[in-house]
Amino acid sequence: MARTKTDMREAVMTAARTTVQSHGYNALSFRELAKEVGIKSASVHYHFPTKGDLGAALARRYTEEGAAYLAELLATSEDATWCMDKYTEIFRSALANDNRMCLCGIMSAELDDLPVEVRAEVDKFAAMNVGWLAQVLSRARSSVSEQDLQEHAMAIFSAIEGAQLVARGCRDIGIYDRTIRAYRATGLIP
Amino acid sequence: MARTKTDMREAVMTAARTTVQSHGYNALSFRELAKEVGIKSASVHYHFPTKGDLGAALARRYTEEGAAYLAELLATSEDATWCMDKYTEIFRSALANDNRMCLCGIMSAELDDLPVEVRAEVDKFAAMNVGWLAQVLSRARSSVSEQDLQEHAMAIFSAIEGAQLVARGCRDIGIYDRTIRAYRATGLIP
DNA sequence: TGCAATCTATCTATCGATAGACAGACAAGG
DNA sequence: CCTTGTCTGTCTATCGATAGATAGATTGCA
Repeated sequence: MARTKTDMREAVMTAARTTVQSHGYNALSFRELAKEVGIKSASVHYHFPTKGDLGAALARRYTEEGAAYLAELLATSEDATWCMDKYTEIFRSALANDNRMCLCGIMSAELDDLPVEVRAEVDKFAAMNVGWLAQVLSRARSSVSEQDLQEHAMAIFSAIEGAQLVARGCRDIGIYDRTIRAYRATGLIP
Repeated sequence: MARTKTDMREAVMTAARTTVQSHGYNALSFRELAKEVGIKSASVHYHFPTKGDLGAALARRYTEEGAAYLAELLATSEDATWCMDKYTEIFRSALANDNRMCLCGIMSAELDDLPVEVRAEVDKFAAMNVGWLAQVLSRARSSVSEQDLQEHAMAIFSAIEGAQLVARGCRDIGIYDRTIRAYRATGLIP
């Protein structure tokens, strides 16, 4: 066996993730995916019985990796502005990388076509991000209420997702950069 | 003939618009569409030869109607805050109406699968919105440069699209309301 | 009669999913 | 050392559904 089961699962997920970030969940095809990793579509079904299984695994992994990276940021610096810089950079790099989108952002747009198990993972991604942002904000604004903190965090998350969506739509990463700058200028982002 | 050619075109476009706002461009099917308006799919092709034609017509109409409504707002009141209230209300009503999205917002997420003629219309929608927002802003902030105005307008547009996307993903219109409130609190929205 | 609109019927392509065969790895028993 | 049986991963082949699109017949109003 050239590759272990785990290797194959990883290869499939990596290819799938790229496809979803570029074309969405609906564009994800077992046949195309199989071709990319060099096996047949039936074999993909062996690793991920249904498309919903694959989508949910994808989103779960995406959230886990994101959470790990964000935790690292929090542990590295106490500076809220630095953390936010790094955060906006994550979404920027998706655009810079072949005009891709946040996996869960693009999935949110396809919400009604998603199997329930995928939806659940999309929800968790949003909650994870908002939770992290609230932690960062609490360092910069210690006096506000917990509710205001949550709302502000949600506003930042939404604004950044929107900046990515619109910039992607215009195929112009400069729009993302200028929009983030405007968010900073108003104080939405510390 | 129960309906004129124009009537039929309108009926198809209305049904198509609802479908796209709920499920995206990819989910738009000539057969389903035909069933909804009571004709056969071949007849839909008579009115809109290709799917790209239909998509482009949809986006163009969407932009035209939006522009007309926004022009009316500008003519009705000089108050920037009132105009912005009405503006955010547009995006809110899409969510309130069966968790739908802005037609061009959801299409932006599907960008890579769109025929070029549809993309062009999506671009025009963004430009139209940013132009209007810049006009409103210029009433409230007369001293800033034209470039700052454009960037601020783009930031507002992006932030609102994002709020809609995220709230839709969470199936919770309350998230939209709280996020808009937070945008106001920071001064992003006048 | 002639044109406009819709129809029936069909094509090719692709989708997710499944059944069943097969090859190689590996452990157990002789 | 060799054989036997089991398990794993991939394969071929195919299913039913659906997609966009087209050709050509048909209907009905002016």
